[in-house]
Amino acid sequence: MREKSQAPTMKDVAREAGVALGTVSKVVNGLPVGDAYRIRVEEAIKKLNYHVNSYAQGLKADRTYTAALLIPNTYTPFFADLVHHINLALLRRNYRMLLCCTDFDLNLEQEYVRMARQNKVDGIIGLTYNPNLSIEENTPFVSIDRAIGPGIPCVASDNFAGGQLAAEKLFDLGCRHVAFLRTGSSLTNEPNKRKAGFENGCLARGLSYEMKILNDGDSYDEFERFLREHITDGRLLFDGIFCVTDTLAHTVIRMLKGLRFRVPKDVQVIGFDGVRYFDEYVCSTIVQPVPEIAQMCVDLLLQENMPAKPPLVCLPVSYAAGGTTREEG
Amino acid sequence: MREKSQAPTMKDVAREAGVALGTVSKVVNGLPVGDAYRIRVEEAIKKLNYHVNSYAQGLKADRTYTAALLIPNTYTPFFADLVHHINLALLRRNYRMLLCCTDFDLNLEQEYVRMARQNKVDGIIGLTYNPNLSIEENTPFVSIDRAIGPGIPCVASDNFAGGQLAAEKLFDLGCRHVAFLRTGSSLTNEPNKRKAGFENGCLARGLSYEMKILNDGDSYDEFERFLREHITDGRLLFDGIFCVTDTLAHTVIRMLKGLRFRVPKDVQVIGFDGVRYFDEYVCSTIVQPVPEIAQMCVDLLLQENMPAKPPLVCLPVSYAAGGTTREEG
DNA sequence: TTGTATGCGTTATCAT
DNA sequence: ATGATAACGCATACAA
Repeated sequence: MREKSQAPTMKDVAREAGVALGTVSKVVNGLPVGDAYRIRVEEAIKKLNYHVNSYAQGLKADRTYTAALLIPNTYTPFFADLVHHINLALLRRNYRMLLCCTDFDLNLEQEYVRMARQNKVDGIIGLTYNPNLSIEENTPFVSIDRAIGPGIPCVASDNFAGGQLAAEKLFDLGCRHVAFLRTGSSLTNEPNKRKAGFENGCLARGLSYEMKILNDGDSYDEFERFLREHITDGRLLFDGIFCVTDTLAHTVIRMLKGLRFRVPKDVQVIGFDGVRYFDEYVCSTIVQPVPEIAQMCVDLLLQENMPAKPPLVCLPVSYAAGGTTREEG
Repeated sequence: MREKSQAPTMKDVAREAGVALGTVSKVVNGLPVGDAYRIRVEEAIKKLNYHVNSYAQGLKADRTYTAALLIPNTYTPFFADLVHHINLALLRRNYRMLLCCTDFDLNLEQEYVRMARQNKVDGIIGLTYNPNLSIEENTPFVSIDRAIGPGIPCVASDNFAGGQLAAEKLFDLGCRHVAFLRTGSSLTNEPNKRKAGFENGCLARGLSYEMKILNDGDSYDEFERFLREHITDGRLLFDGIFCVTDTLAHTVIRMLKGLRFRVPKDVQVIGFDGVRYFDEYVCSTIVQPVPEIAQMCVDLLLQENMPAKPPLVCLPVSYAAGGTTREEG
């Protein structure tokens, strides 16, 4: 591979089998060929250990059977799950995956879009944060969690319903005064709807709530201050807390324990994402349907003649108890 | 990209700029060209939004600037870290990464090797389990954690030294009778040296130890039985346990708590890998140098004229306290 | 049914 | 320094 191409080509196979080039091509592509010829060709292929050069194929067909996945990293559990399931979904369609970790670098995101196009991938699936990401016409693109522009479908969990579900669960579990804590990108994206859904769910049940929303630069200490401000006579005013992500929930639970409150006895906590460590949920949580998101992204990307791609697809979330709420039994 | 190639080619650029094809190629590749021409070509490229077709490039150069990574999955933390750092290391050399998740499927591993070769990647980095994995000549391959064969370098942590380090730490932390617990592939691979290193470290210090090694099919319950067998008068005979991975350590710690032993007060536990959740180590552990492993794999893979590739490279591990040992202070 | 010839987009070797 | 042309490996329209 490194040196002057010593890999056998169709020409070599043809010579070995004593047939014409086109015949070999047909055998390789499963087109009808006389049995006698076919066998000789197949033997020659085995003997020479021939493999088609998919770059020549791609050059010819203008199709590469490769898709690029743009994602911040692979070690955040939610991202890792996405990578895995998108990889599997692509594999089911006989597609290969070019992985592009962006590390939340906006320029790198753009650079990868350029690279991906230059590398002639058949399409791109991206979970990106660059508000000005420029995607050229006729580059099939499916976005995760963020509406990017007209003609580019966005796939996400039903974040609004997830927020509602969190409110419903906390209410049903007996909470009467709850809090919503949020941090993360202030960019307009789907996960932001968790807040709206939660408010909606609280209002529908007459469940009183307060919110603490951090801005981009703020320290997590702000949350601890917020909690301290809501302690009266050693008691926390909240009996339930909904955190915008499991990661935040994890941090908040530590804070609560540091303040000598017991979870879930004194205060119940629900997170969002469905992060699992060692096969267990790290907290009670709203679970994102990652396998379904992955499958939907791939289907939308590779859909051949879909006249009108849906601009936004929201997939149903579910609730999972994870030890930070007081379920029966 | 889907339809009859409407992307501009060098020919289009040449026509637009009123120069010859070869001149455009030179501009694109940074070869010397008269300034007047260069500017006209650059403007034409901008205007047409031209991108080189790297498949045509690959066809010509027999080089694709793409490497394949074979790994069981992306959600196991150690693998996720590897994927991320290998991706970054490849990027630094301007290489793209084709990710291939094998799910521990031996046939799939072999299939991916074939696909990778067919896809004309410049090389493969693989963490594989197929003992008979067949890698064709002149396919650059670097293996992680397992010696595959002559001419194929293997990169791993210094697992032996890691085992020694675990013994040393337990001893220094006051342990006087310890246990080693192991499960996982019975395949000959580098991580198996953890056991030998640990024994060596214990013997060197006169630290008495016992071992419990599970076979491939055995249930984790065997470990619990082993622990129960070593309880006398309600006291555990071990004051230190070294687990072959952090995942196993996590399970064992749960067992110990279930048996009403306190970690680290009654018994200290050290794992292996350096798995972090929410930025914290899940237990005291021997940390694998993942960024260095990643960099080494890439360096070895892309090393141009390395006459003798080293058969085995072991990189230094380190110890990190993670709350399951009794450090000072 | 099988063989031949052309072109995909690029690079490199030539003349000019 | 620049322009024409062949070749990379494959698929396919067309001729045999």
